Amino acid sequence: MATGSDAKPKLGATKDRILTSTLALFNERAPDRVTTSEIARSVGINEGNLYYHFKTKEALVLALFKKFESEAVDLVQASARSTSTEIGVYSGFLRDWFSLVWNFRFLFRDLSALVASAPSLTEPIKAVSSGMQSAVRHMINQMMQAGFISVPEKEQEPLLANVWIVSTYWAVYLGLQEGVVNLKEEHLGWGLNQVSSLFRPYLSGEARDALDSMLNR
Amino acid sequence: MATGSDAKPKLGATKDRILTSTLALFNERAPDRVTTSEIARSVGINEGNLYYHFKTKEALVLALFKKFESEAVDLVQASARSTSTEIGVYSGFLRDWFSLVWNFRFLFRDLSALVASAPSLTEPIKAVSSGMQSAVRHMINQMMQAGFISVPEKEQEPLLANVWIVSTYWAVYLGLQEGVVNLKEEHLGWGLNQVSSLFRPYLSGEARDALDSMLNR
DNA sequence: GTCTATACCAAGATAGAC
DNA sequence: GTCTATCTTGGTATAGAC
Repeated sequence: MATGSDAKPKLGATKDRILTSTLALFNERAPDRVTTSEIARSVGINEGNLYYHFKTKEALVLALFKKFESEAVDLVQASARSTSTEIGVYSGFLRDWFSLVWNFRFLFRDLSALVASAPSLTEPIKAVSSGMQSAVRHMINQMMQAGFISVPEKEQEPLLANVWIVSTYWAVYLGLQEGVVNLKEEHLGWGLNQVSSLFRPYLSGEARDALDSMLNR
Repeated sequence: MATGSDAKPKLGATKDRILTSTLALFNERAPDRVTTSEIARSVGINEGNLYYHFKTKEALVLALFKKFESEAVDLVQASARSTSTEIGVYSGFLRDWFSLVWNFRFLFRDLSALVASAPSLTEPIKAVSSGMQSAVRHMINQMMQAGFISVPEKEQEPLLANVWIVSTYWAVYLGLQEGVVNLKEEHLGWGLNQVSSLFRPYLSGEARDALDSMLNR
């Protein structure tokens, strides 16, 4: 995304290539079940070289989390700035967040294991999660003011929690129940629909139509 | 549940004690992060002895799953037999299933990792999951006929999937977001409320009252 | 059925040549 | 920066005495 001279865009710096390969592997299987030798092989370098770039396996996890974190922060900030009452904005945010979680899904597969293997992540993870919550809360409030949605006071917090839970774990369900082994991008629509259906009962007719047209895209 | 003479109920046979301790440890941390030596220590026996009773670590997982499975089957069958249109039956089933998932929560923390470490579980897990789905589907149908609930045709399947997702992963959310480290039985009510709130928008006034009184117990 | 001792192995990590 | 070779650790599992 900022390589001095992009004459040979085929391969980035080794460090970047390592991160790319590692992310793919971690998304496939939990980090504990991906060995450093496997990572090295998939990058096409030697294991010793891998350790030159990242002194420990945990450093890899940390580096990947940093990338996720910065993207998440961008997203939340963008949504905080937005004051548009355009209906598409809300579904757009949902879609972006959704896609981000998907790209870094290894982080969410077993959060407690993740934190156990990299304790320094405890607070950052909590922070991102809270930030996302506030963003959704903000979004819902704006939608309520615009008359797109109407959620009884007492049901708001449970709804928020469920949005978080479903947007994080729909992929696991799909993998298990439908027997989908290698989840691909096209399954993202399924998950998006699951999260949307949490909101649907509370939507106005107009908002429901907008949501449906977004889902059909 | 069928011990020849129950004169000394204080301690069961070693095999049972092993399973009890192991379940507790697995619920605390993922099986991969619980060592056999730890298990032996917590049972109060030697590691060699542990291996006498269970030849491999996987055998422990399998044995625990069997217990879960049989309880799950009982539950689903009981609900299939029931033709009562008593409102409490539905919330009762939900509560039972919920408590079962809670008792064996280690099975659900990272299903893909579980299946990877014990591939023979793939089909049984899928079967239990489907069985539970049908039970909930059956339950919803009966509730609809009794006029307690009204879910539009198109929203039924997404709702079912969300019930499964939330009833399985609420504990993870709580652990992360509220900073609850050692989840205890009292948190069960919180999770039950999350699942209930998925149904709430579709309930009749009468059913909603029944649900609320169940939740307050 | 329970223990002690020990083999085995895979994975993370380091040293040092190129 | 990249490689080869090697060390180290800790966890699973077995042998065999009691």
